[in-house]
Amino acid sequence: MYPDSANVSERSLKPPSLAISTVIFALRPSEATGRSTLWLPLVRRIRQPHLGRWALPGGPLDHLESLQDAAARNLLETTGLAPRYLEQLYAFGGLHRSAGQRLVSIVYWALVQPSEAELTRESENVRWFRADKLPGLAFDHNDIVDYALWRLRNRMEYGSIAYHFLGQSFTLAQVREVYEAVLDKQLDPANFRRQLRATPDITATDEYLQGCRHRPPRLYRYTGPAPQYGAGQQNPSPQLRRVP
Amino acid sequence: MYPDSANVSERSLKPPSLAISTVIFALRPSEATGRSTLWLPLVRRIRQPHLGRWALPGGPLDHLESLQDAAARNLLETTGLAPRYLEQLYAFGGLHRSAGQRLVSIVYWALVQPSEAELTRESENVRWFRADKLPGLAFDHNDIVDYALWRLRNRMEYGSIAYHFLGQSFTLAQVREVYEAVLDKQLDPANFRRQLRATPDITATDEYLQGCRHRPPRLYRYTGPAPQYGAGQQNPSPQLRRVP
DNA sequence: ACAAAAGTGTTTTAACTACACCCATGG
DNA sequence: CCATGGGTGTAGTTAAAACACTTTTGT
Repeated sequence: MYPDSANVSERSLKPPSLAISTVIFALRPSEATGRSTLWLPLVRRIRQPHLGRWALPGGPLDHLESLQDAAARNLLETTGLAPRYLEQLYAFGGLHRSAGQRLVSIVYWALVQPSEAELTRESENVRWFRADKLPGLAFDHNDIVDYALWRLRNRMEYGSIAYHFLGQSFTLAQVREVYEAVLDKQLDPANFRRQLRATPDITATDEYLQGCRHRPPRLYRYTGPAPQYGAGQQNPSPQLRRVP
Repeated sequence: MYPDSANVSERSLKPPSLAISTVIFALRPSEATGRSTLWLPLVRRIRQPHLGRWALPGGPLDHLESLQDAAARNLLETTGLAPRYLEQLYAFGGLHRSAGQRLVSIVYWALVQPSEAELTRESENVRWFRADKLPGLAFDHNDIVDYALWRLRNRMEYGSIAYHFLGQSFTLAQVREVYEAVLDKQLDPANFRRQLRATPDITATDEYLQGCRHRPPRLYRYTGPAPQYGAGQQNPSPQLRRVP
């Protein structure tokens, strides 16, 4: 890496170094209440700067691959995760993000479902944290997570995104649980169910979830457009009218 | 873990070069019909690659400034424009965007009002084009403009963004004209007016626009939050409910 | 007076909210 | 048979769409 720059002019001449990082979200039951809450995996830094602090998984962009591929590869290498939902979040390029070297980070965000999250290679240096109880992270990563959370909640309101937290088939109550966890508010089960049934992307199967101590709920599948790797950038699907 | 880079091409070893570009939108009357349509300024490339082709204004990120400042400075230098609305659009990093050198572009988009657009220093190498009648641009800039257009229309539907095309005070019919130009569809004047009057960000003045050959319309002002340079990233203001 | 756009009112239709109620299963 | 969550029905409220109508200016 580059050493600390001796003066300003020298620093401005060097090209900024370019890194890719990813915010990964998953839902896990809270230890205390058991209700679903947002969690994300962090990795401990094993070099300077910020050695020993927790940080978003990421690394330099130095391979022959697209930005999205770089995010996916790095994620797999550092955490063992291979999220099916991965999208660009924002490019952070403030001047004082990193002491010493000018650093531009292109940040992605991912949603993983429980079966994917289980594959995390946890260790001394890789751990899941509750999104609302993060320690002080390296660089400006706390700000980045806050922004990702804001975007997640925002997207929840008009995008078909909640299903990426769930497996292939799910009950409508599970979808509601996702909404309630992310938006942090209660929703009317009856009305929520009607709204979901009205969206064409949710199709009912003829299977039912057995083994619960009440009436077995029907299972559904998400059959809408799924973001694919390398498909360029995808964003909220237009489905609104409210104009101004 | 990392692949042996000895047998990888030399290109992968060089850090990708980092550039900032901007898509600037303004409304201008169409020459034929006189109705407002979307236009954007382009600059002709004066070096290889793509020498002589039209391209988005931009340049390398090689100064001590934030990404947003870099976009603003470059815009001013190349076109003379200083947009009051400037926001990050997307980071494009595909492998084959530029022949020869790996290139990552962080693209901003801007909206300018007529008084700002007049300050453009047009020349042989700087010209405004209708957004729906662009020539073949350098690099992947046609794709980038298409994406910016898609985002603009999308944002129009739930963000307070239309006012940035207009001056400090405006009539409700002018706002409607913006919507009709961007969304390319007719809107009911009566209902549109009611909706605008219902949004708290639009406040009525006690002035009227004189000199038209009909009843003088009242002037309004946008008093909502205006995006500022250097305020980090700003995005659509949450104002919806429709949940799934 | 007339054209033309500003601005208002009214009816219809669709969507969301709140809440009462029935259904199916495990214990 | 009862507790629990799945699932349905329905009345009340709110917002948007469609369109007829009145108002105020310039010519």
